[in-house]
Amino acid sequence: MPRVSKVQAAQNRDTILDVSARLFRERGIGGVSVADLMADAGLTHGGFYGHFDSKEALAAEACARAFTQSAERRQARIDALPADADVPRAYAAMFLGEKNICSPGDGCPAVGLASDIARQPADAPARGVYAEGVEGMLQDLMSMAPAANRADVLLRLATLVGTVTLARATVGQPISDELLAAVRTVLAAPPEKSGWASSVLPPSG
Amino acid sequence: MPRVSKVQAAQNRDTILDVSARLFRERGIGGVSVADLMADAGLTHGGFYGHFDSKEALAAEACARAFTQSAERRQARIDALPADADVPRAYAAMFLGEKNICSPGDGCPAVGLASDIARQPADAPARGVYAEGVEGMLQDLMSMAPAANRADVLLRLATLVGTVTLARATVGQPISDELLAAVRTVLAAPPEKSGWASSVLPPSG
DNA sequence: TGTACATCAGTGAACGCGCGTTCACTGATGTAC
DNA sequence: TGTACATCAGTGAACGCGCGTTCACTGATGTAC
Repeated sequence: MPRVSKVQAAQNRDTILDVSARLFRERGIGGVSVADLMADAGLTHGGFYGHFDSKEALAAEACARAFTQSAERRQARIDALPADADVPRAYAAMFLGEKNICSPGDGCPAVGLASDIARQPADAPARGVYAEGVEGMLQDLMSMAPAANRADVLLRLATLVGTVTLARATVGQPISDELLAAVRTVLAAPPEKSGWASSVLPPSG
Repeated sequence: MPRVSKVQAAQNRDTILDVSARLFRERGIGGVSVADLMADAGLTHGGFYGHFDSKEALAAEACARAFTQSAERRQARIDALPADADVPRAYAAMFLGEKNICSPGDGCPAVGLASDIARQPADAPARGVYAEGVEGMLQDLMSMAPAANRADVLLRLATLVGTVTLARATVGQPISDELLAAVRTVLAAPPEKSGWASSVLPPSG
């Protein structure tokens, strides 16, 4: 079993990053042990330090991975929209959708990692990675509506992040759905205007 | 040293709650040990279970305490505003102020506890406490502007929470101040309109 | 009011456990001939 | 192409440590007389 090929070893490292990017968003960095994530990657804990210097170093790389994957997924979904779609509103509908609320591991890393990053030491490498990730989201949002100014897009991003943050923390309570409905009305595409959005939104949306 | 008076014991319990409400917001529930918070309260860890059934039970009570203290402080600050102040905008200025960004332990519990609550087990008692706290904030915000409808206030609350969440996670990076400035422009009182707001806002505001 | 004693808030050692990290070992990989 | 061997990715036991929680103990509190 030991001494895997170089290709396989690189794939294993990649899998550890994918697993970490998901589990850190789900449970927080402190909520996942090295043994946990190695087991999820199909490995044992001892091999971890052959791939990463420390859990902290992994956290920074996993943060970058989460933003990269999230951006790729966002772009793929936007590419799949009809040509006449209102892209910023369709994106908001996706962001406020049930999947992003109920599956933080696959959801927006700016939301899922925010508190972990805010509580990192001032010199933690993950901090810069997170800020770059948010800046990247902002650039993407601005490219969706070239006429919008940066301040408006910052405001929109903050609203989306705050809504999902609160909706997750109150999930199962009436105020969670109420909040989502209120923000969808303002920022998201109405279902009848976008077939894609209505397929993502829950019926009660 | 042991066998303190009943009054002192009640004060000790109260201190443990105050300390926990602060430290849980600062470092997260998992980031504070029972020994840590007892030491901060001037006690040793062994006495903890004379006051609380478990750390989980404390978390629920400390969450309630955080929201209560935050609401009292909010009310006191609003009472101190001039009679002709635009209360919702002055409140937003306070919420987006340097203190709430840089001192999470004294800051909004809806922001500081959101991820810890979202990651609690589904049946954790702190969940309901948190949702009630957010509902209480919402009621307060609505009473500031009786004409506003609930959906608008939900949107405003989400924007404030998202802004502080992102500003804390990117603190020290340009995007943090940029985001705060953008949202202040839309939601907060301009400094020249409210002397109180300008005293809270940092000069670069 | 004063005395004797039961109560119990707080102490600190100890419990089992899981953490991040290290390391001797294994055996397939990959290379030198 | 085939063989011999050095490399090194992954294993699993072990490290010191701090966690949440328990408990025998202490001695001031608070009460009964």
